[in-house]
Amino acid sequence: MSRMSVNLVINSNLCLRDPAQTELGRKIIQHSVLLIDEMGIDEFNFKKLAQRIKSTEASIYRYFENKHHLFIYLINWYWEWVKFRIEMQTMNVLDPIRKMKIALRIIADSSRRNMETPYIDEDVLHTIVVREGIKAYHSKSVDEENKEGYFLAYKALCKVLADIVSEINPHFKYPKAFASMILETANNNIYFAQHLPRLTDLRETGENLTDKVVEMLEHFVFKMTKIESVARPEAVSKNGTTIRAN
Amino acid sequence: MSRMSVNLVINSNLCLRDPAQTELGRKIIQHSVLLIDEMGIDEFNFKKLAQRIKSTEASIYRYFENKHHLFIYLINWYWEWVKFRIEMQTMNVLDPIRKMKIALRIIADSSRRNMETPYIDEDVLHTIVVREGIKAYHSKSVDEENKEGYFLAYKALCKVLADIVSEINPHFKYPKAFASMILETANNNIYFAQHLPRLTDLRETGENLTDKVVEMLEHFVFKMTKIESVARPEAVSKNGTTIRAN
DNA sequence: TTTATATGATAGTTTTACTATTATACACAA
DNA sequence: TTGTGTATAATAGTAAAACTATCATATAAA
Repeated sequence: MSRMSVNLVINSNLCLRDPAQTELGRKIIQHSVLLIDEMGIDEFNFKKLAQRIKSTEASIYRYFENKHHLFIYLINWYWEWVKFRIEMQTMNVLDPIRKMKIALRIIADSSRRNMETPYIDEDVLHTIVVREGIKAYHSKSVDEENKEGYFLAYKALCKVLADIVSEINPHFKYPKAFASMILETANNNIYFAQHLPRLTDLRETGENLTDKVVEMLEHFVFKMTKIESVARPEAVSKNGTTIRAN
Repeated sequence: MSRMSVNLVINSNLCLRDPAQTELGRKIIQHSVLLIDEMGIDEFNFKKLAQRIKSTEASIYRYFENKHHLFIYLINWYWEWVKFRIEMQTMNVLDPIRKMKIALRIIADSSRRNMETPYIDEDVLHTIVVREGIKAYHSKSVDEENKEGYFLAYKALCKVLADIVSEINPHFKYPKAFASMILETANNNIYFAQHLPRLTDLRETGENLTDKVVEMLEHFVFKMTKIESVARPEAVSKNGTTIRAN
């Protein structure tokens, strides 16, 4: 089995120099993921990163203006990766319900399968996104950062999901809001199950948490778009709307 | 018309001294809300706050250990306030659907009505919660902070909502996840409409954004719990589940 | 060989996030 | 009235964070 290596293209405004192109750049990405996972983005800084990779603060500043940019870079990379996987795995799938199920599993699950970027531990990055990813686009400076295109990956992924929603039910009124809600809900419920269990019904015990999250998301999506998860063909019309009395 | 002044009780672990009890304390709360709104929580610090209220950093440190605690205090205050209003306004309401509609409006809307805490501008605080409230409980240190009871208000509010969901449909499988989802979705869509419009279908133009958010949330809730927003009595059974063909 | 580029080593500045000390003002109690 | 306690102000200081600047060195490309 050959190992495919994919290089995701990240908004070049986010870095001063492309980290994927150099040894030091890749080390910065690799170890910032590990360090941020260990200590959280608030405690993390370039001095600690420099020590870890045996380089200097000044060298890291040649790649990223500041830690916030590095952080957004990583979050962007994550969403690009999710979008890439969804697009790859749904490429030849016609049934929008099947597509949605594939997408939901990818959104809730970070376990590496078909692709490999050798210097990024996608599972660890997923942990960071679940815990702190939200911070990337919740700040006073959203508007300027949005103008720079810092959130394109997330917005593009949201569109991919929203389009599937509309395919399932073309009459559904809020495909984009629903798509962003699903993305947030997936991460939130993983986080809540692990840290704030009163905010969710899912528990970390026993079987895989990912499976439970996917099950719940499917339930939400198919109930909302009026299609039962376990479809009863005679009660569901072709375009996915439920046939009801009267 | 008499003016009622309510003093919400906030977890005393969050402050070193109760700010509601003193002139300086109230000034700290009042102006931290205004300053955080102006510059965002990242730019905000005790030095700037001290300058604004013509006091000193050291004096502010006698009330709050650090700005993170002050921030969580404010967020807690906000959720206590929302919970208080929901409980007041649904106190004598029996119909869970009516209760839910009242709760949703309160969740999406910050305009002051029945109560007044003279030193807190609830509308400005709402802006902060919409933009950055999420940061209060997304960090590496959630577990310790949760142990200290820093998130009790949010969790209690979530329970209030989840209970209404269960009243509407006792068979609904995920009342808590759904409640937290609604809370997050309300704030997110206000924020998205204002800053990241591709993540929502709602627009800030024309009529009140709050109305649109409430309409959408009602749509989500009643579709999910199988009750139409504009109820057709003959198609809806007493416990709120939709009667369907077969 | 020259030149450009990347990194490292070192040192420095400014701002943030605190801590400590002393002074003052005011409330209340004896 | 004096004394005591408490809150705040004024001032000063420290440690770390968040950068910036300079120069030396290694390596690769022209």
